Amino acid sequence: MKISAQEEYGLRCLLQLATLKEDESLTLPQIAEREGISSANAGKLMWLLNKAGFVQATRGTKGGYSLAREAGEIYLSEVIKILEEDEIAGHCESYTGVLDSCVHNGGCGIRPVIVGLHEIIQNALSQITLAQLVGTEAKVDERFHRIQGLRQLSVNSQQSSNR
Amino acid sequence: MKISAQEEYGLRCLLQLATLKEDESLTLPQIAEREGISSANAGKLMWLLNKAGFVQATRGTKGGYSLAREAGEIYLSEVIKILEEDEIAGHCESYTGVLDSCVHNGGCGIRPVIVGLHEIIQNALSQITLAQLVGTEAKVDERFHRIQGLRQLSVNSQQSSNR
DNA sequence: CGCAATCTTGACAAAAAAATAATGTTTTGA
DNA sequence: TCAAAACATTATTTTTTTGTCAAGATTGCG
Repeated sequence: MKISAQEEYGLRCLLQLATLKEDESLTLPQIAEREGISSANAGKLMWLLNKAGFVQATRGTKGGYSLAREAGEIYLSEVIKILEEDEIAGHCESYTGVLDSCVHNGGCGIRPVIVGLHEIIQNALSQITLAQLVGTEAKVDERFHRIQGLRQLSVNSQQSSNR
Repeated sequence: MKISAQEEYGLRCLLQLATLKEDESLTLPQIAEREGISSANAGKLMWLLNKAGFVQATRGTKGGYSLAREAGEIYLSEVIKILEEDEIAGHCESYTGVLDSCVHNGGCGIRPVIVGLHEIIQNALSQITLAQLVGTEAKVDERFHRIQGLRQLSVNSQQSSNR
């Protein structure tokens, strides 16, 4: 279970824009340099993010990219949804092995886990905005752990309810 | 953020063994058929799981695979750790773009999110054993949601504590 | 013993993902 | 108006991930 290159870099590029002041913008070469990727690559990512409505692009000299909405209104859950290749919607449509559809029509012990995991992840990501990721790493880390904190406790306290 | 083919199929093959009675075992072709994958593929997966100590293999006629430990003692967190290609340990060593190391030495707003997400996932998976995935889908689903349930509540109740 | 069933293991091929390249369009300003 | 700077879009190449194959090794049985 891991994050894809597109998700990681896309998020990082967006985060660069989130650090800008009002009326500032960044060109592709600038974004590329700040994230250590090629500007062709940055171009493709920004194209995606533009299509999805997260950023505004202006062409021509003096052009560049800026956020289309306030950083505090952009939730990671939305961004990740755009950046992951294709919709996770149909888990049972991927991983069908050599067959056309999954062999487990009806009962499958894994599906609820996969689906549940996605719910957990989405839930966590839907509580974080871009704005909250701007700042020092320590600060961001502390913020994130507040989101996790209570869960750890509550989950542990009902651990032994299995057959 | 998604589960890889290796993780998915590996887990499913293990789950097949978990449904067996004492002293039963399955051969590669049998596992392959039940999961709708090729037996060559099943072979590689089982090889991994064998190396990691989750399954026992016996060769020769009447050979096959069975779990090396009780299904109730095998946690998904361990299994996933083995099945994901390489250790997630060093997130900063992957996704370095065109450079040798990540440009964000020192402060990076994304790292805590990635790391935190992994903690959340690991935590959820470390509460689920193979044994709990045997049964009807509805039952498994209900079990899994017990794990999620309390978290949802606790997280929502402290949502507005950001700058 | 010797054959057949079975796992083991490394090399190889196919598919998917990621990155780059190439070509086109828009804007600004001299 | 024209050239330069910048984004837009599609095609191609490269890399990574998956899956297959083939040659071995081990075991049981007639």
